[in-house]
Formats: sequence, C-alpha cells, structure tokens
Amino acid sequence: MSAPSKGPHQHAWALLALQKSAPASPSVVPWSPDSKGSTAIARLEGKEFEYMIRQSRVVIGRNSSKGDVDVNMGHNSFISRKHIEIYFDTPYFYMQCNGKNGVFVDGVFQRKGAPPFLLPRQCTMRFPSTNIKIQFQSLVDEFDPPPARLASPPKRKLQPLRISIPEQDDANLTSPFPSPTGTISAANSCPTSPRSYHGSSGISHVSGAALGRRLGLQPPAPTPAAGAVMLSASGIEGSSSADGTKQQFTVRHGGPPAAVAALRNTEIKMTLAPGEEYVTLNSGMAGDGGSATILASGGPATLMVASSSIKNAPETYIDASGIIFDSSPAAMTAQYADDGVTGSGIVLDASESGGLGGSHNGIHASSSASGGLLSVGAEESGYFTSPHPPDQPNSPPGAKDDSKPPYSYAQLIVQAISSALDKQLTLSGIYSYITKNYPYYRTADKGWQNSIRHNLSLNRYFVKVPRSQEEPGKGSFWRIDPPSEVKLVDQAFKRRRQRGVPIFKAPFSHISASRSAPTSPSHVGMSGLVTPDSLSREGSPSPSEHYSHDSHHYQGDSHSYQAESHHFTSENTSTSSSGVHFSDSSNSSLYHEGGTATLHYRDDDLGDAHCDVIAAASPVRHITSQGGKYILATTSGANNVGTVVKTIEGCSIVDGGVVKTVGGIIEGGVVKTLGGLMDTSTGIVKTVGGITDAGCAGGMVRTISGMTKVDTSGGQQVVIQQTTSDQTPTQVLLPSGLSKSYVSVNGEMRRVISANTIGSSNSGTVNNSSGAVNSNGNSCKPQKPVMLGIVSCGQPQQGTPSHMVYATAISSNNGINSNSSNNGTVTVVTHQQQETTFKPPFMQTKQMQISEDNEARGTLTSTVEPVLKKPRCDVP
DNA sequence: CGTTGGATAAACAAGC
DNA sequence: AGCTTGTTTATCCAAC
Repeated sequence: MSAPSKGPHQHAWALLALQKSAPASPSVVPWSPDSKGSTAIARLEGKEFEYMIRQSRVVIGRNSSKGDVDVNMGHNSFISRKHIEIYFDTPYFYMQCNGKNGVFVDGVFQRKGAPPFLLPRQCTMRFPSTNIKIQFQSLVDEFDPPPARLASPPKRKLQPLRISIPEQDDANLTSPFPSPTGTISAANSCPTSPRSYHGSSGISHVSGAALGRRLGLQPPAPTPAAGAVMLSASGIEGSSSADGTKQQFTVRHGGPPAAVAALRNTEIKMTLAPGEEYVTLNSGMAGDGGSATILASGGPATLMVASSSIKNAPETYIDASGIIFDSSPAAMTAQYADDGVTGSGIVLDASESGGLGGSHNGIHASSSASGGLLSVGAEESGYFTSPHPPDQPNSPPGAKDDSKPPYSYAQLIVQAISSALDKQLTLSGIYSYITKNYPYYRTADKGWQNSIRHNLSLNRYFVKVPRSQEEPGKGSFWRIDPPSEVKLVDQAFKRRRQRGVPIFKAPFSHISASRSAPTSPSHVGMSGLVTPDSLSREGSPSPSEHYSHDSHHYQGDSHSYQAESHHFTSENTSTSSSGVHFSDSSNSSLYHEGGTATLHYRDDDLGDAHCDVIAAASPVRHITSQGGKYILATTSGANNVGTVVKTIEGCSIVDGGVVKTVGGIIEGGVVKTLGGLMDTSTGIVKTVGGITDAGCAGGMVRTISGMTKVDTSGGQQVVIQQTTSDQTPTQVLLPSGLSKSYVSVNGEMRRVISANTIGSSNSGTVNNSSGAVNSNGNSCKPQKPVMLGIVSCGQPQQGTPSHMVYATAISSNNGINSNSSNNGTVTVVTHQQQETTFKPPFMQTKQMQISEDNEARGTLTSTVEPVLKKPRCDVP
C-alpha cells in the first residue's frame, strides 16, 4: 500500500531543510532530532487554543481516567479518547484516526482504522457530528506532500462498507408473510404482514433509515470549496466536476435499495435496480420550506427545492423517509437548484438510529443560508459520522456477527413491530425480523421464541390486534401500545448491558441518574423499556418529583397500575445516543452537549405540557428524538445567547424557550397537540395522542391515545354504548361497513370483527344525553352501526356475561368537527362492572378538554388507574 | 441485603 | 396429532 509505514521511527529528519515562512504564516522552522521537544514542527489551532507540535507524535482526543492526551478537545462524547494521532514520518505528516466516528480532513471523511492519511501542509480536521475543528499546519515545508490521497478527493473511491445485509431473496422466501406486493419493509426487509402494503401498484417502501444503514458504498468526497457539499447518503457513488461546483452521484444497488440526497449544485442520479422505478422524497416541514417530491417513473426526474423556500426558511427539512421504488429500471436525478442563496445547501442526514423504526426515522435534510459548511450524516456505524457517542455505539440491526445482540427481548419486539410499515406484526413476523436481523437467533434454540411470546404476553405495552374473521392467517397482530410507542421505539435500540459483561461508564450517567418520574409508566429501565414490573411495582411518586398528577395508583390488589397518559419524562433518553442527528450549516458555535441537558416533560397544573430544557454550562444542541420526532435544542443562531429549542414534528419547527411538545405539534409557538393530531388547515386540535380520520380535516376524533381507521364520510361517528346494567356490556358502535377497522379500546387495538348490526332502536342506550348531535345539528345516531363486540377482560365468567368492560371510545360530543366551532369535550369513560367475585380493577374517567384557543389542554383525572394491559380477571 | 429487570423454562390451553 | 400461538407461573441471575 502506498501508505507509509507507521510509526515515527525516522532517522532522516535531519534532512529537513531550513525554511522561511511567509509573513502571514506561522514561522516555519528547521527541525532536527536534536531540537525535538523544543522546536515546533507543526501547529494545531483550535477555536480556543493553539498547540505547537514539537514531537513526532501527538494524540488528539479527550482526557480520561486512563490518561491524558496531548491535545485535549474537551469532554465531548463524539470525540474518542484517542481520536486522532498525527505523526511525523519524514518528511510528511500523517494522520491516523482511531476515533469511532472518524474525522473529516478538509471535508473528506476518514474513517476509523483507515490507513494513515497523508496530511497536506495545511488542512482542517473536523470531528463528525460536531463543529469542533482543528487547523493543522505543517511548519516543515521542505517537502510538499505529494498530492497522493488528496489529489482528487471528490473522485476518490473508498472501500465500500462491509455490512451484513440479509439476503432479500432469502428473506422473502423464508418470510411467513411475504408481501403480496413485493414490499420491502421499512428498514430491514423484514417480513411484513399481509396488510403491509401501501397502495396497489406494487410499490416498495424503503425508509431513509434503511438506506443509511444498509447501503454499503462510500459517499463521495466533497470538494472543500466554499459552498461545498458533502453527501454521505450511503450507497451513493459520487464524482465532482473539476471546479467543485457540480457533483454527481449515482446510486447503484443490486440488492438493497438506494439512497437519495439533494444538494446544492448537485445532481443525484439514481440508477434504480430492476424492479424499482421511482423514488419519492417527501418533505413537509419548515414553514414554507415546501414539499419536495421526486417521482421518477420510468425516467429521469429532478428534485427541485425552491431556493425561495430556502431563503425564507432558515432551515428546510426534507424528509425522505418514504422512498419508493417501483418496478422498472429508471434513472432519477435530484437537483437542488440554487438561484443565488450563497452558501446554502441541503444537509442530508440519513439517520441510522432506530433505523428499524422505518419511516419515522428517515432522511432529514436541512439547509441553511448562513454558511457553506455542510455536515452530513447518512450514518453507518463506525463509518459515517456516527450520531452515537463513541463510547456508546449503536449498531444497526443486521448484526454483523453471531453474538447475542445487546437488546432485550422487549426491545427486539419493539424493533420488529416498529419496522413494519403498518406498525404491527404477527408473532411469526416478529420471529422473522429477529432471525433476519440478528443471526444469533438463527442458530439458537427455540427458547428465545418462548421468551418472545412471554414478553408479548407479559408486557402490557404490547397489544394484540385480532384479525378479522375473514382474514387468513394465524395468530393476531401485535402492536405497541400507542401511548407508549414513541418512547419504546426511541429506546428500542439502546444497547443494554450484557449480563456478565462489565459496562462502560455511561457518558451521561448523571442524567441517567435523574429519575424524574419513577412512578410513571414511562419509567425507563436499563434497556429503556417499560416493564410490567416498573409499571406495577413502583411506589408512589416521590414528593420531590415534579410529577404533579393525582395519584394514579389503584390499590385494589397487588397490582398498581399507572396511567398511560401523555405526560412522561424523557429522562436520560434525552440526550444522547438515541440517534438524533444534528446538522447545522451555520458557522456559529455548535455543540453537542447531550450531557448538559435534562429534558422533563410534564403536564403542569395549567394543563400545558412543556419540557424544560435545563442547560448547564453549554448551549444544548442535541437533545433527543422521540420516535423519530426530533427535538433539537440550539443556541440561537444570531448571537448564541440563550437557548432556542426547536421541536420538529411532522410539519412544525418552532423556536422557543422551552420544548413545547414531545411528539406533538406546535404551530406558531403554540402547542397544538400532545402527541396528537391537528387539522393544520384550521388549527383545530383533533386528538390528544389519538388519531382522527385521515388528514384531520373535517374529521372526527376517533380515539384518545388509540387508533381507529374509520371512514367517516357521511357524518358517521363512533358511539359508545355504555353499560347501563350488569347485564349489558359496554359496546362500541361503529358505523357500518367497518369490518376491517380498528378501534382503540382502552388503548388496546382491536379490530372490528363483528358485523353485528344494531338497529337504531338502540340509540336509547347511547351514552349521549343530548342525542349525539353533530356539528351540523343533525342527528349522529349511527345508521346501522356495527357493534364492536363485547369488550371484556379475559374470558367471560360463568354466569357473568361481561365483567370488566373496558370500553374506551368517544362519547358525548364525539364529533369534533373542524367545520364547527364546537371544540368540544372529549369524554372517555371506562366503566367497570362490579362483581362480587372479583375486585374491579378500576373505574376511570378521563376528560380531555380541547379548548377554544386550540391549545391542547389535557386534563386528565383518574380516580384509579386504568388497567391497560394484561389485567388479571380471575383474581379470586 | 432486598429489589428490580430480564432471561429462561415450562405447564397449559386454544385453535388451526 | 402436532404445531403455533398465547398466557401464566416459576426460577435464576446480575445489577442496583
């Protein structure tokens, strides 16, 4: 190899000649072994320091208990202890990167373990995921380095990543549920459920996350010119024009799908594999940042990101999470047209973390008009600029070895389910996901499957969705309890300590130690997942906690259940390794000080939810993601004073002093939902953590913290028929024709399996004192409603037709119609029949007032805790 | 030490 | 009958 031999054992340093320095340059000095230790041979300059290299080898990194380095870059989790070594090997300087995140040298990424890199006389090194830079300048200029490795960085083609990509064909063959449409599931090509198709045209969906993880090609090296862009969407080969103003990237992929990126003055040419035809980039954030969609169907297409949008929006986020491939070879060109926004560009960030999470962790591209530097993170473990602290790596699924993955079974299940396009999987689908992505389980005996089933049954955040009767297949679908889903997904890839394996010190342990809401169901265990025990065993909230709700403990039996509400504490999640990528093209100081932030999310007495971001010493730049919803805390761009928190969720980016929502929607600085949906056209909150019918507009709230898929055309609505006697179960009445719909019953997904028709004569039992009148004043009495069926806990007991009915649905003013001024009250009533044979687990009433000002004011009162999952019905 | 989180095993039932 | 799916109980272990 052309790289020089390692080590500074040189004997020819005396050959160095005296040099005169340019006036504006640091002094260039002669160097000889005799002068070692006294004469600087190179200079390192950081933002606040200057270091003269006088020895043959310097180590740049961060000090630790294991010792100090020569150049301490401070405590930054993105910098490894011995991140870079620079050594002098006559007559050149070389750089060896040992930092897990690699390093950028003049914008060219150097991965860990790469051969020694011949440093040019002057260059800038930047630590990935940070804006921490070091200028290197050789003071020994007798010999200019040959233009070896830097001669044509844009065209340099590096080794492809070695990624273990499960064989798709094999997967499809072995999948118990091969997609009827040839769907490639979101991130891992894991088998999808029979319903995991979108549309009917055989479109395959591949998330950006998948792209970032799975594609194995070296990103093109950017030019270091002003306004340079860098593309790290893996799977893209790049080339650049000589002047660096135009780059072209061609995506090739034989098996895995391709990545796409859009960059200033950059064409992205995608050559789609057979069977893949077009690609979409979906954008919809950042104010008027607009939507960028590529649809290259059978021919080239161009992504145009209107630069006017760039001008008007400091940051434009392009969510390329849903990249669609179809069925014939095609070429697509994505182009970002720059019409004068100097220095602006688009940062593409193909998040890896939570990559199995599918579309919610897609590619996010941001651009800024303020600077030319673009950082990009289409990240691959150990290769790209990892979002993960070096000490806390997060390997993607698709384990590269057969060792046991560092995830609990519950995490694996969450990974699997969240990877499915429709966020549900059968048991066998879960199996397949695991065996597909973690080879360990291919060879292990079947005990792990038992454990998977055990976890599904035991953990109440896994909810079973029965199939409809006419649907083929065995077993139910499993989902993640919607109120918990965001958190669980966010935690699903956090490595946990392997049993018997010593653990490194968590970089943010001081945050981890702060357990803000120990009684919360969101309590995060070591694996980051809520466990039944944590939900049931823990005691009352500590008085010191800010957790301000009423007691949510049902003390009726040995189980004490916590309310699954919309308040939760992010805890250490926050902060760190959950896979948030922060890309910033500004030249302002940039920090990733996850350790300085504590994120508390709460419902305070006013009913407003907000998160206090407590920044210690440094501006917080990097907080958390919650199920793919990014919360970025930054210093303000203008003057670096104060903390500006940006919450990015779906379609809103909001600056403000506090985080407004976690997973909710903010508009104009006003919290609109607490993780729910809002009709963005009218600003009317539709749900609090729930779902309305599609698009919110004109729809009705269907659930609170649940999900329904209900066609509400025609003004139909869900009606709850509440229990009026011990002999009558609570029923959820749905509009007719909903035999394949979902309803949320106390947070549990249920499919409508009964087509029982209840005549309108039943209206007398509808729990609606006013007769269920919709916004138009018309009767909402359902026409031929479909009875969901008896929603009961466990098996009906002999002689007691319906114990423990947990029906949760919309009652009363259940039609919150955007056309109406009726912001209404959504009342959720769960009724517990009392029987002498067992204790009622709870009687719960939730009220959520959606106020006139469209701010979500979730006031939740619970007399006792709801039993949300796996309730024991046979308690004697 | 007790508690907690998690892994593992196994009994058992229901349904295909 | 055998398998898969799902529930439940029990035990063990390591970390806290």
